[in-house]
Formats: sequence, C-alpha cells, structure tokens
Amino acid sequence: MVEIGTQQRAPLSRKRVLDTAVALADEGGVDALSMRRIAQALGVVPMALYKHVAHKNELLDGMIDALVGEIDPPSADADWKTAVRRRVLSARRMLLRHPWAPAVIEARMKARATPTPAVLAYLDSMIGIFRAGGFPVDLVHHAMHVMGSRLLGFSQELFEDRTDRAPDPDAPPPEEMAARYPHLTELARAVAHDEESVVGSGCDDQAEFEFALDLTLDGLERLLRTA
Amino acid sequence: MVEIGTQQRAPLSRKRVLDTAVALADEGGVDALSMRRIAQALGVVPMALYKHVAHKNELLDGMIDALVGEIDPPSADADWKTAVRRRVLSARRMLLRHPWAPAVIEARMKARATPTPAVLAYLDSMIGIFRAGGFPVDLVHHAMHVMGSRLLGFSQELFEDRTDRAPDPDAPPPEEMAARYPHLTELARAVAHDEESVVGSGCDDQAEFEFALDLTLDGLERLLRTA
DNA sequence: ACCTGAACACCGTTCAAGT
DNA sequence: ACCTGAACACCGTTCAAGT
Repeated sequence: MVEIGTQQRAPLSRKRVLDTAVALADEGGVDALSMRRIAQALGVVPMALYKHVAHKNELLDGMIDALVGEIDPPSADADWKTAVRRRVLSARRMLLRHPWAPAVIEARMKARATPTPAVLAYLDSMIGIFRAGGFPVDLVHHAMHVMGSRLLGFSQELFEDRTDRAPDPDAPPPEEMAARYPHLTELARAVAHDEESVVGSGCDDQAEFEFALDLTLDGLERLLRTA
Repeated sequence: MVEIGTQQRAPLSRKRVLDTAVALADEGGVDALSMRRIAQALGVVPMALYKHVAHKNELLDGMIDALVGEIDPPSADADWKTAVRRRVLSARRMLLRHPWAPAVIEARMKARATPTPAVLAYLDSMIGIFRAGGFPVDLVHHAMHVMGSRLLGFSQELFEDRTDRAPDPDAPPPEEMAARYPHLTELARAVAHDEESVVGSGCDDQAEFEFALDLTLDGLERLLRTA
C-alpha cells in the first residue's frame, strides 16, 4: 500500500510461497489457508502463485515435505533403540510446532495412496535404523505397524493440555461431567492430585508420550531377543 | 423432478440429515460433503437443514456421535484384556467403514479442545474396563496414552492396502523407488514374498493391527503384574 | 511469451421478503 | 410463525484479454 518502487520486495519463488503458506497455517490453522490469502500475504495477485505450484494439493504436498525436512537426521553412532527414540522425539517436536500437519498428511493418504517423497524418505531411514540394529525384515515390518498404529482409533492428543484454548462454551458443567463420565473424572482428578497441579490438566504430555514410546521399544527389544 | 404430490417423501429430521451426510461422506469423502449437496440429496432447499443443525461444524459433531454409537458396547463377562481387545477391534471395524472419520475428529480436537459426548462416553467406558480389571488409576492413565499415541507421528495406515485406488500417476517408477528408498523396497519385497501374494501389497493389515494391539496389551499386563 | 483481471462454478450463512 | 429465495462474502481455478 505504501510500497513505492516498481521492484518487488523479493522475487517470488516456490520456497517463498511454501514458507508463507506454512506460516499462515501455523497461525490460523489449515482452514484459514487459501490461495488468495497466501497471495495477499506475499503482496501478489492470486494467479501468480500458479507459476510455482500446480494447484492447492500440490502446495500442501510441498508444505508437508518442508516440514518433514525439519526432522533431525538419524544419529550415526547410536544403538537402534536410542536412534529410533531420538528420531521419533524429533518428529514429535516438529509436529508440535505444526499441529495442523498430521490431518493434512492423513487426508492426502486417504485421497492419493502414496506419501510424499520426504515422508517416504523418513520411513525408509527409520526402517534402516531397525535393520542396522539387527532386526530381521519381517520383524521390522511388524515394528513399523506398531509405531504407526493408533489403537484407540481417534484419541490422538485427547488428553493434551489445551489450557491455552478458551474453554468450550458448549461443554457440560463439571458436576454433570462427573455424573456422566465417572471413570474419566476419577482419572482426571487422580492425575491432577498426583502432580500437585491446580491449573491445567496436570498431565505431562511429553512424559506420557515417552512412556508409550518406551513401552513399545521395550516390547520390540524383547521380540528381537527371542527371534 | 417426477415427484407429483405436494407431500414430502418423509418429514425432515435431524437423524435423516445426519444419516444422509454420513452416506455422502462414505461415498465421496468429507471434501465432497456440503450443505448444499446434503440438501439436494434430501430433495430440500439448503436452508431447510439449518432447522435441524446449527451449522456445519455441529453437523460434523452429530455425524461423529452417530458413528461412535456404532461401536459395540463393552463385553460384560470378560477379563480386561479380551474386553479391551474386542472394543478396540470393534472401533477399528467402524473406522474402516467410515475412513474419513479420524481426520474429522482430529480436526475438531484441534479447534475445540473437547471431544463430542459419544467420544467421551467411549473413553469413559474404556477406562472403566481397565479399572474393573484391577489397574490402579495412574496406570490406566498411562495405558490410555499408550493406546492413543501414534509414535511415528503421521504414518497411520501408511502400509494399508490401497489396491482399490488407481495408482498415483505422479509416483516414481519402481526402479527409481528401489534406488531412493532401499530399505522400504526391501521390506515391501520381503512382505510380498512371505505371503506368496503377487497382487496387492501382500500385507495383512488386520493381522498387523492385532500384532500391535497384542504387543501393547502384553506390555500393559506385565506392568500390571509388577505394580 | 509472460502476466493478470474478470469470470465461472462452487461454498457456508445471513437476512429480508414471502406465505 | 414458519419457510425460503436472493444475496453476501468467500473459495480454487480457467481463460481470454492485455502487455
């Protein structure tokens, strides 16, 4: 608006488009992401984006690959267990920075059947860690399924701390919650009491994630020894 | 179009709206679901839907609750392990019927922080099974996180059989796949050979899911015994 | 040859006008 | 009081007109 010269601030590039798109999704969620809005943020006419991305789905693919590139490479000198552990925790840190990403990746899988190249590379190197650790191929196959499955079906981050969000106005009052969901309430109270925490859910998500990770890795280690 | 009488085929109701919406999503995915399309399928003007659902998000909530209601109730006379196992496998069967559901539930969690009432009830009864099986509260807490976590971050159903789908035209040719993703290729080949299967991925998703489930339940049982 | 404004076919939802 | 058509503010993408 106050821009004077005829020169663009920076030449438009695929990377600049992707970076802006990721930043917008981080801010407002993936629903707030539109081609028109990305163009606006870049000070460019919407159609200019189509020189650098074929269409919106291809843009989403590019965003995913950019994120997966943020995951730390595998540790060269470490046993399989710590190498897997580090890699998984690095992926988790990335996903916490970009909470919209899993839904986008899952939607793509549902529609197009093949993961993006960066996701394939991530999976490939994860398999490589297990193989280097002495796992037979079919045990690695099992291991990948174990690490990729979500047994409850849809509870991912159900207990995650959401105190930053405004409380849901439609949520039932606590006394009704306690009557309708007695087990859930007992669990929530016990956790809050354990941690001596009054604010928040009193649930250490990071610790719980690592608990799940270690339970799984221990189980796999046991299978490896008996194999 | 050929409808003659002035009488509606059936009176519009919230249930009829939700059922039609679920059917449309099952057919064409959640992206193909629009208020206008639902109305069209019901032979009704779009605005008529708003008498039965407040807005589209509330419609999605209603759809989720309808699906979660399809999950079998917990078995009354069974030890905790088989009761959890049956419940999880029942939830999986439901999700295979409605593959769009996890993404919708996850998106809602990201935006609104509280699960829908039916999801809360599902979690509550799952917790109840563990408690009845003698699990201390904090071990149940761990258990729920283990069963809800997805360690690879985004690989849910990465290896699922998608031979019904047309092959991705953008996918690289097999020889390039083998060069770029050697570990992945080795694994895919080994699995296909093991099962003597030429068509398809040669991967029994149901068996792999149950492998992951049993590994986890065995791990939890071990913790219960030492607690 | 490149760029881009207008246009097309959608979308969820508001609102005032019709009964 | 109820119902609904038109309208509003969006959306992704096509395409022809401008340079």
